[in-house]
Amino acid sequence: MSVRERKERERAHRHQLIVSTARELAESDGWDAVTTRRLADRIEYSQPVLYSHFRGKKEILGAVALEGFAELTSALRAAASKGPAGRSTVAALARAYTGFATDNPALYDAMFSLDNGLPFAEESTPAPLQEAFAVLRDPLAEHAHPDEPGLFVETFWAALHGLVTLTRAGRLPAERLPDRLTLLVDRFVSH
Amino acid sequence: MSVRERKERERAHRHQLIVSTARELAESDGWDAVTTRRLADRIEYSQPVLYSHFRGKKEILGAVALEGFAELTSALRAAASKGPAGRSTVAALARAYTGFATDNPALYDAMFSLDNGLPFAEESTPAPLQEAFAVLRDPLAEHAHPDEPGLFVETFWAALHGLVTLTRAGRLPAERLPDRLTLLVDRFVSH
DNA sequence: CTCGATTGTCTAGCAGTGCTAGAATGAGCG
DNA sequence: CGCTCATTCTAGCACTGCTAGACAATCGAG
Repeated sequence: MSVRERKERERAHRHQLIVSTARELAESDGWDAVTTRRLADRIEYSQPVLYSHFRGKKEILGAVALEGFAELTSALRAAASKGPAGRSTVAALARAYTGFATDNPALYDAMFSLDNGLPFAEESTPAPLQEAFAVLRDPLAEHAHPDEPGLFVETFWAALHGLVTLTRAGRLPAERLPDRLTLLVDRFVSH
Repeated sequence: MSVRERKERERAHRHQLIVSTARELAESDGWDAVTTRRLADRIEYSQPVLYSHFRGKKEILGAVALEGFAELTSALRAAASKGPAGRSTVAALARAYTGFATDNPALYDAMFSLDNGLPFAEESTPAPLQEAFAVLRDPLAEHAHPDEPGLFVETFWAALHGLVTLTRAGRLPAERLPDRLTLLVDRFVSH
């Protein structure tokens, strides 16, 4: 039965090719440019092939987003592991988060701004998602009011997300983003 | 020349009808449902009429957004004028802001989440926009580091915006939004 | 009061979108 | 070799934003 295994392998490979191509296309030309036709063209198959791998465009978006959560997790982990939990680590986390967003704008959109169909804040939330949140939570928890670490992290995260989206949309001048980050960390970290 | 005046009046009336109808349609069925055909249908004209009033869909979005900024301004003003500048006023402002967003989700999207073509943070930014920001700024400024009130308000605003968008997208459970608001105000207002 | 010109509005159409039914193709097995 | 069946493609649907050109209504001049 080796032929079936080979087919499955090829199929998995093509699955990944679709996700990667969608991501590249989005990162270079924006998500509006990621149409089923263009995507099919790039992978050198016809549109219906996409639908044999994914229910529709939204599910492709979700697959790309999932990749993003894994990468965000490792980016945050790298920032958090540098030093002891404290002000500098929180600042490093904040910088890592916004850095990730500005380095991968389309990826960030797939994760947080567009409708990717992934369940959040539920028991069925995929592992990479919960992990990313945990990496942000743990170093921050000690600065929170003892019984509400979740609330604290959520609010801090929301502030970061707001800064990211408003900056990228041109609503806030980008030059002073580092200063806003410093201000935010100062407000959230002191006792 | 009364006939021309009448025509201009009718034209202005129809202009407003388009904006109002787009807003209603968006608020009831979401912005995706606001297509040129459906919109034309509702106002009982054909699509090309829309393009004699607006360059395209984006400009209609911008007109709706402008209405929103005026309304947000008066909502914030009402909240700020209730008491003396202080913690309670800041909290009231925050509640007014998120309340406005949850009461008018589609309107809020037109203002801050979708591409409405309006210039932000420039000299050409429309007055209603600058005004809305000013109403948020003034009661907050005294809690800021003396030389950076702008930075302070921008960061606070970004946090509010982040909470609003993540909550509405289902990324954060809505029940505890008031608690997150309290936490945020506490962090930004003390000394 | 009629006739040309100027508005204004509409019909019909373009190129693009996400998605799918059914035809054509190809590879594996007896 | 020929049959079967899964895979892939062609062609098409209903929709999108937007626009050219036909048409009708209104106006000012004679």
